[in-house]
Amino acid sequence: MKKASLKDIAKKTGVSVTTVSIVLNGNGKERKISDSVIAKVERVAEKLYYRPNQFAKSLRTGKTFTLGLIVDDISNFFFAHLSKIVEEEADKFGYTVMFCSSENDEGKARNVLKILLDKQMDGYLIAPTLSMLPDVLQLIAEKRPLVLIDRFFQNATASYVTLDNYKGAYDSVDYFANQGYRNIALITNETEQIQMKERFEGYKDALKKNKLSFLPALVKKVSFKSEDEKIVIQIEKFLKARPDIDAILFTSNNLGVLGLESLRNLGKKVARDIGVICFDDNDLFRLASPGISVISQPIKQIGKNAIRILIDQIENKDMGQKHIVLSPNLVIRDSTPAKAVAVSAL
Amino acid sequence: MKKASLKDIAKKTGVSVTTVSIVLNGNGKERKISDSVIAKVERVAEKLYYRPNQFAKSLRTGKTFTLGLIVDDISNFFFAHLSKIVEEEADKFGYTVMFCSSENDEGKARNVLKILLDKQMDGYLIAPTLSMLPDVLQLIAEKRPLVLIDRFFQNATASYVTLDNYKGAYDSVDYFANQGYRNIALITNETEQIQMKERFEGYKDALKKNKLSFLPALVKKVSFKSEDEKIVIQIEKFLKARPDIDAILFTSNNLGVLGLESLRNLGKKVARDIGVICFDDNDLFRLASPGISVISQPIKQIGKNAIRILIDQIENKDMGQKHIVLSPNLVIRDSTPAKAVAVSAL
DNA sequence: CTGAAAGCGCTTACAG
DNA sequence: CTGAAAGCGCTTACAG
Repeated sequence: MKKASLKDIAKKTGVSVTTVSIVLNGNGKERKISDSVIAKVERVAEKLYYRPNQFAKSLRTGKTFTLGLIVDDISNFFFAHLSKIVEEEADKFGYTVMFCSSENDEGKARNVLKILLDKQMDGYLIAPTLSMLPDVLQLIAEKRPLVLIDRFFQNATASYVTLDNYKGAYDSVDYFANQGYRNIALITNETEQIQMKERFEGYKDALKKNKLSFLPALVKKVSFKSEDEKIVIQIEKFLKARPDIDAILFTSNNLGVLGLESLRNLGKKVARDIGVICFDDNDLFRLASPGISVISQPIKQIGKNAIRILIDQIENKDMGQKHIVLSPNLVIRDSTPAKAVAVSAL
Repeated sequence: MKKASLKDIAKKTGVSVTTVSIVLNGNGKERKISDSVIAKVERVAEKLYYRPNQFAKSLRTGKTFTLGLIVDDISNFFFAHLSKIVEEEADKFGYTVMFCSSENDEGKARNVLKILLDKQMDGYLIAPTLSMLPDVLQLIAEKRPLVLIDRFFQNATASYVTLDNYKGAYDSVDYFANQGYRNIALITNETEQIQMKERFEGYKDALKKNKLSFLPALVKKVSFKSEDEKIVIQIEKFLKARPDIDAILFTSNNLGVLGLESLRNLGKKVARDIGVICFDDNDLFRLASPGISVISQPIKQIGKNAIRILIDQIENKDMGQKHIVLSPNLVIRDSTPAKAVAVSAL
């Protein structure tokens, strides 16, 4: 039982392929095809389980109704949830989405983009690695529908949807300072990605505002490439070298999870020995005891906005640059208690 | 700058489209095209940034080099990680994969499969919901490459890769019993899915082996459809009704996470007040204190095996049924300490 | 060693 | 109200 084609239906109904095509695309009324023909074509199409061949359709029309999404790692909590929202939102407009992981790896990222390009996505949603700048510029030059998410390039004129990363870090450090913490460390990734730079700036500015001095020795930059076990060890070493650290801001979910492992290995108790705030919420942070305070991202808003802008580009040719910067939400749990004031002279 | 086609290259090089096609598919040598022509065609193709149009190719050949993966929920820890492995493995064979979530919803599941069918995947990897049985039977009838994962249908002759779910549950309950637990509860989903039924059987048989009686009142079945908050409340009610429960086996990751929330709300401390084992590992269980003992699935093995079998079906037409049942791994952490023996008569 | 031609399944301007 | 025909970009049996 081969798949039925327009030709099959045409033969069975005695009308032309043209007419069948018009009817099945719902343009029968408009093109004044007689009701009897419309009815007959529809009946036969149903009986033959007709489903249009998408390749033929795409080859002819150039449209695929498929969006490409490139993230660092689909198994990461933040991106996994974002992907789900994106899928849901895209579906509302009749689009499906292809997910790809760049693994923060130059080769992989460009390869994955090439594949999507070959499959001719109608639009692209990308959390770009730094190495993708040339590709992103090319996409823009070719006027392809594109929205960057989670981060952007300052010298690329693309629409994007991101968190106010500066504010997220600033608020966290400010909160730490108000709670009485004095030696606030930053554990971040060794990357020039814009969102990490902004978090770094927010960290520094909040220190300054609270009259705490910025010490490079309290900042640990971990390489993206390292394996998880190595990162845990790196963080342990860092913390051992500076036992005066009384609070840590982790700039990513993954770093936070590994950092908790380091703290456990060192026998340091969160809250009692050290304050912790982490970027991005997850189950662990929510349910750990003590619960971990986090800067949570409005994942739903990010996904919804990104899809809306992208669809607007695709369907309404609205290529105007849109920059959406969403507010982070500092969720206070148990990992950031007020510090007892040190009473020096009793 | 339009995309270059074979025709463009043919025109520029002065040879026929046929020859260009042969050369660019790497069959030049074999078809004895002269070296000079091969060189010229390749040079021009590169200069024009030639990339073949996949629709035209697929329309002609019927192949897409794309696999469809349908899971419950891509943002779930187990499936997110499985998806990543699947993507990696598929890539080794030159295939990309389209991910879809069924949301354990009848309508969504069938809709998503229809979309994949329309896009003509070369093969299907499915964690099927019960409602998908007819669709799965249809896929089999049409002899489409298909591997079921995580669960299967007893009356569908499909290849599958799953965990030995019976053993996972059996080992857990047996371990509980050996540690001195006596009132072991099962918290599971209200579903007839085979993997849940097997876990239920393993639970019952291990009770019997340890001469503990099976009490329906110690089993809580939660509806798939419930929202997370409602599940938390349901579990709380269940635990309050049976304060004698001293251990719980959760049959899924999600249930376990919500169950921990219920326990926390009730003020029950894991390990001290109640033993806990959960199906599927995740960051929370690994890093919580106390750490949660789990039955971990060999995610890598599942993904690798599934892809291997699927590719074998696609490329070697090996449609023989393969059933791979992988061994679970009981990882003991701190949530299952030995119970002090009650000394009744001192 | 190379090419003309058919055809995959669809859409669409054009004609009547 | 309906249809013949071109064409999207490719592959492939066939011919020479």
